Amino acid sequence: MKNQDIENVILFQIDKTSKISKQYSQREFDQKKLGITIEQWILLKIIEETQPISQRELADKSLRDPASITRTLDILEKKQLIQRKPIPNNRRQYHIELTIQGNTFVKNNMEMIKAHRRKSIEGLSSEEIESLRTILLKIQKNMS
Amino acid sequence: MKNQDIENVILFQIDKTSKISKQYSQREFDQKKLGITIEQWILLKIIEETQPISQRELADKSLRDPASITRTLDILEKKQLIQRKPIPNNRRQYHIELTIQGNTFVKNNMEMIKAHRRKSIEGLSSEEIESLRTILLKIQKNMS
DNA sequence: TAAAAATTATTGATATATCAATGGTTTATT
DNA sequence: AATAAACCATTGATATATCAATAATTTTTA
Repeated sequence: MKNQDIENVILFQIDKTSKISKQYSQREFDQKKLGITIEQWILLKIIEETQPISQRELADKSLRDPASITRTLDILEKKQLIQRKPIPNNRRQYHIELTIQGNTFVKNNMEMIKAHRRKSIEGLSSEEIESLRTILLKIQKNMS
Repeated sequence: MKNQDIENVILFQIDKTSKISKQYSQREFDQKKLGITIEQWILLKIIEETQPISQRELADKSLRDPASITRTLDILEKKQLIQRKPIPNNRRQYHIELTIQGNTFVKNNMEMIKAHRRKSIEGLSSEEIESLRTILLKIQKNMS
């Protein structure tokens, strides 16, 4: 394998790691019949942490396009996990909130998610994890 | 921000880094009017490194679904950057190869890509890069 | 205050991600 | 050799990614 082959590119390895991890979690979601995707879960989690939140903020925090957020929220709304609440004196935005079922759903599955997080860093020292965090932030700055 | 907030999750930061970097490169592609996406570029690069290659191998190396490969190759074929060549005594697979234009295209843009790679690791020591590589591999193993 | 500029969510169009199903083909088993 | 099993590429269906355009609204500027 040559030096400049794509497998040796650090950005490729970063993407690969992300893909593998998402596939792992999605498989677990499917096995447990959660009926949602990873991207949907991430939105639910952000909403839970920040509610009420606007779609624009959701887009920023999840690094996704507002158009994409609109469509995913439509799905989550149909599943009755979130709701768009009108804001008084503001007819341009909505307050996005979890429904009662949405809150329960997040609570019920949080332990599994935490297990995934723990599993991802198994065998890593806290120094390695902190180093990883620092390096990733530097790369993010470089590419911003 | 709470400890278990999603911004503190290392997998979230990995994904964020990947997204930011891809967006950076795509912006450059668009500015330079390359007329292709990052995913298309990655396929072209893998083909260049390995040609001839089958679609199954392409899927494995790029960590993408064979169905997705089929569709992207259709696009690249229309752009006359790749070709599917029949394999003698094998009517199940194709040899995927770059066309002459495809080879030229990759060569012409390789310098820009290398610049992106350099930019991504600006300010990082070689120890940090090697450490990053090692840690990512460990996470990949954990989640496989 | 009126006009201009910026913001927010939505929709359309195209590309990608994934699973399931299909059809054709090759390899393994008996 | 015939059957079964495995494999490969493709297509359909649904979800996501992104840009561009739009409509409605809010904020800024003149």
